[in-house]
Amino acid sequence: MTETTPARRGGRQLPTAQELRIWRDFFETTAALGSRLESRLQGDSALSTGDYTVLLALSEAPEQAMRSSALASHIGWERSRLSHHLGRMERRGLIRRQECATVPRGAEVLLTTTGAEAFGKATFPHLRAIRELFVDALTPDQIAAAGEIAAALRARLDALRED
Amino acid sequence: MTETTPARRGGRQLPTAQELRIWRDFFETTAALGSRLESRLQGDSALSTGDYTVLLALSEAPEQAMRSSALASHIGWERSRLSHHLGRMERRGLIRRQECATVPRGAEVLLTTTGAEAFGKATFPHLRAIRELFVDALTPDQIAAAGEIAAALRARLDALRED
DNA sequence: ACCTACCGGTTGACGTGTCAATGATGCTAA
DNA sequence: TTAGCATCATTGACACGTCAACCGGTAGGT
Repeated sequence: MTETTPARRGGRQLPTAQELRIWRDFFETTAALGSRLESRLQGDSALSTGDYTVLLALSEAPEQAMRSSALASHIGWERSRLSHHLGRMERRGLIRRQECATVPRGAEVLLTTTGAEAFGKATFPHLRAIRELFVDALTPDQIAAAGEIAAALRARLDALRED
Repeated sequence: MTETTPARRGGRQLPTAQELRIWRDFFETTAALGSRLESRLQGDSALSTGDYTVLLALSEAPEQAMRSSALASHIGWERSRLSHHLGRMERRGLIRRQECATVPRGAEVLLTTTGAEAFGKATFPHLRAIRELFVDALTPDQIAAAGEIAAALRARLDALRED
């Protein structure tokens, strides 16, 4: 592990004003970008990014179906969150739930034709929005840098995981 | 306006698989970082980042007070959001609201001693967490790159503003 | 004076997220 | 066998955000 010690650079414990400013810019901008994409998706397709995430996973699953638990870990959600979200999606007819034949107490989540159709209509505009708001905003070097930054931050989060 | 045309690089409208992968990494990681900071703050001080934002603004205001509307635009929140949040903070004794003497229909938001104290206790651990999870995770070059990426994304968001 | 239009702020409805508690079911060890 | 115990999923309570409607007051135009 080539891990940077927390006490490097003279043992300062707090960020400098400059570092803090960059952090705030970075954080607020990525958050704003996320909500802009969210509202674009909402406007184009009446789906939330949560809906989209679920529908994407189901679309790619064999039989367009998945066990609830597998779905949760596939998209990295807590089961409780998924359960609430599936309830809302089921009310809107985007998915269906049924008892799982193989696993006791297991619930199978099925993509309905309504859901598949909604997902199909949403995909192209959503990808185009990602291109317009992210890819086209950055130079190729910056995109690569973004990838490296994400990897470094992720490594740090994993290293300091608090379970 | 030195604006990149959306149709550059051969007029592709959709991101490549590579670009999309980076986007997802980038987005999910920054989101995860945000929620980690949120839960650290919550654990250290029983404040949410929303609470912290409001308390920070009030702490820095003359008289530790601000008109609701000015506060909203200072921290970039919608007024409705602020109103709901102030209601919750008032219930917990972190702030007080009173009629504004100068502006008719204006509401003055005041920092209580409870609020000031909570903010004081929260600040150091919060800044330390930002350092641990963001600053220390990146090289100085990467921090600079993060700043440039944020600026570029922000410029794009502003250029395509949809009001 | 009156009608309208805006302005500052609040409210209600609803989607979303977390946490902790609850059912329901199978596995395992005394 | 039965007393735990883990697993799969749901539920309820609550915090947070957005949207649209609302309310009370001031300002302009006729």
